[in-house]
Amino acid sequence: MSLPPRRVPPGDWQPVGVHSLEPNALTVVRSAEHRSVLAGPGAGKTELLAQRAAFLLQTGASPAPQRILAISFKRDAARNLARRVRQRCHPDHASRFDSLTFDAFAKSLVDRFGQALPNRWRPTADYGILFPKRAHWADFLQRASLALDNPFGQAAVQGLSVNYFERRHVLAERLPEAGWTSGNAGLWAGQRFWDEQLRGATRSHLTFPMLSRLAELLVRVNASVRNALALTYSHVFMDEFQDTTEAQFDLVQTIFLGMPTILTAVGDNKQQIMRFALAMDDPFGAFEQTFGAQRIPLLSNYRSSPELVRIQHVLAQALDTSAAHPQSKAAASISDACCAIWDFSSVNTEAQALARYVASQMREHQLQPNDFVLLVRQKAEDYARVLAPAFATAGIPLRNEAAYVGAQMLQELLTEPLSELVLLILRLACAPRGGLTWIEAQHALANLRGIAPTDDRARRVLAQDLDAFARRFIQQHPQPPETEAMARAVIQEVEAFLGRDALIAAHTPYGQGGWLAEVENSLALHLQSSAVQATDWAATLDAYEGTKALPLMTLHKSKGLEYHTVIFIGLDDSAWWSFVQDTVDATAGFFVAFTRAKQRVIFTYTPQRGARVNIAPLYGLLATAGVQTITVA
DNA sequence: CACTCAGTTCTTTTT
DNA sequence: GAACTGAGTG
Repeated sequence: MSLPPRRVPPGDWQPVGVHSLEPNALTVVRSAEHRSVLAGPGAGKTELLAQRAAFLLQTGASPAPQRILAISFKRDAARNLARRVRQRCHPDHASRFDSLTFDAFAKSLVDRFGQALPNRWRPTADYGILFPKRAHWADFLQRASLALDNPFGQAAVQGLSVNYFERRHVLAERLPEAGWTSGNAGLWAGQRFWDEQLRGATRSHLTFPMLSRLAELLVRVNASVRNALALTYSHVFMDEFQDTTEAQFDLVQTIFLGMPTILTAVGDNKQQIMRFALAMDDPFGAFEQTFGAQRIPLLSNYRSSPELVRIQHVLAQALDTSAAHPQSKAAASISDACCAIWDFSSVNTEAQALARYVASQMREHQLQPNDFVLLVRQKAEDYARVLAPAFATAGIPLRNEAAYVGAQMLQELLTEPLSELVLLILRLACAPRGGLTWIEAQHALANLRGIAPTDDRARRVLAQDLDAFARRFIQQHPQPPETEAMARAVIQEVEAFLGRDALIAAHTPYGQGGWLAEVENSLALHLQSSAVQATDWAATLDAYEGTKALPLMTLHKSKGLEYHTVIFIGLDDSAWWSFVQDTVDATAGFFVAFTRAKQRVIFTYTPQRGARVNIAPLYGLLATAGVQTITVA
């Protein structure tokens, strides 16, 4: 395999490792201006960003030692993008691509420069991360209202809304360098909260949104930090931009507004389902206005069949009347209706009929269980209890991605760095060398050991190490672990090889509290329970990853994923209780669920779970699109 | 102890 | 809309 090129003239540059890009995507890839990219479902926005990185690095538009900063919301999105750039670019280029989550970026600024903050805002160097629950806010407001130095009286502070205190009084605006002057109870309580979190204990305790605010203040008052960042990063990508919060956008503005750095924001306003997590109302509009960015829509859908795209557009228009009609670039592979509503008389007949249906579709179209997904809006466990036995009878293992293993949710455990590393090494132990596993394992280990991509000698030694360990491991453990103790021993052994210190150094949260132990515990539990259903290592690892099981998850967890067939269970008022309160958010959720499908979407309904009066508008949209309701006996 | 009632949670990311 | 919690009451 030859390495990707080091230098290409802009005119000769071609997309890497992909057949073609639509004209608008190519415009964005080559753009030298701020761009706001509206990319609907299946438009290939991760691929667009990976191609743009390749273009900028390979043509010298981002020349060494300048770098590209890619900011995502979720860890796995950040990792996926980094992986794609690694696959498409020379190692020298890929190493100048920083793919981080927003929170990691803000935290890195506070960690590096936080001690340069003004006194009243400076956290202790050993600050901890706070994940507040509702009770934390209620408790604080109660205490603050009773404080002797409360100048506004108990009633005024108690009158502040527990639900809105954080967004209105803690994070609402940029931090004033000299602190807030207590003009009213809200300002006073907000400042008091900050003071308590910064100085109320021997070390500070801060939330991630607070870190965003602190990072913004610190670049605002330190021109040298700001200049260093703006000079380091020639280009910045912002992924899933529809979920951006005010605090995050302010940070981006303070660093990059008026600087030569070129920004690219990519996302889909119709998929904004995180408003309750403080996302901005119209982040694209704000970005276009403040940065003078030009909006450009992507017009292709590489995921869904033409008929599904047609229905999607009906839903899209309900969310954004100006939404462009995307063109499907995926062929239909089924001949019957691609969308239907199935009415059942009870949850049991529903479960049995769906299990039989999935089994027959798997045979008819040569599909795997994980080509299907069962989506629910909430409380996945309640649905799993009824559905799992019926699917088991049909020979299809069901897997609730939101179920807990130990203290962790299954879906989260699988994206934990430790889980990924252990799995990679175990896969390597029972697979031939070469291939993607081998490349990824080498990369991960090189990262852990701090070996530069250019250090060929160290890389050869590492490859030999890895190979030797894998061979020895499979000799000593020809069978997967039967007991939890054995699973623990296996994990300890892999961890010893990786190097516990290196692991903690590369993933700092593992050094704090008992988190590493918690992850190890969940890992052991899940590895052991995966081994129970399997006869050999390969099957154990498949069970661990769930590659042979039918996933069941909430629609929120399905964001960014795709399946041949989506089965949405329970299109009724009780699951969609929030529809009346926030119709836009709920409709966006409905859109997200629908657009996960490549070929088919089935909605199910049973009066057992609730009426369908409040969500009649959703049924109305489907009816407008010509979707039929079928009563299943 | 059993009851009522009011309030809350449902959906979630992040080192 | 349903299921739960916690405070207060008989």
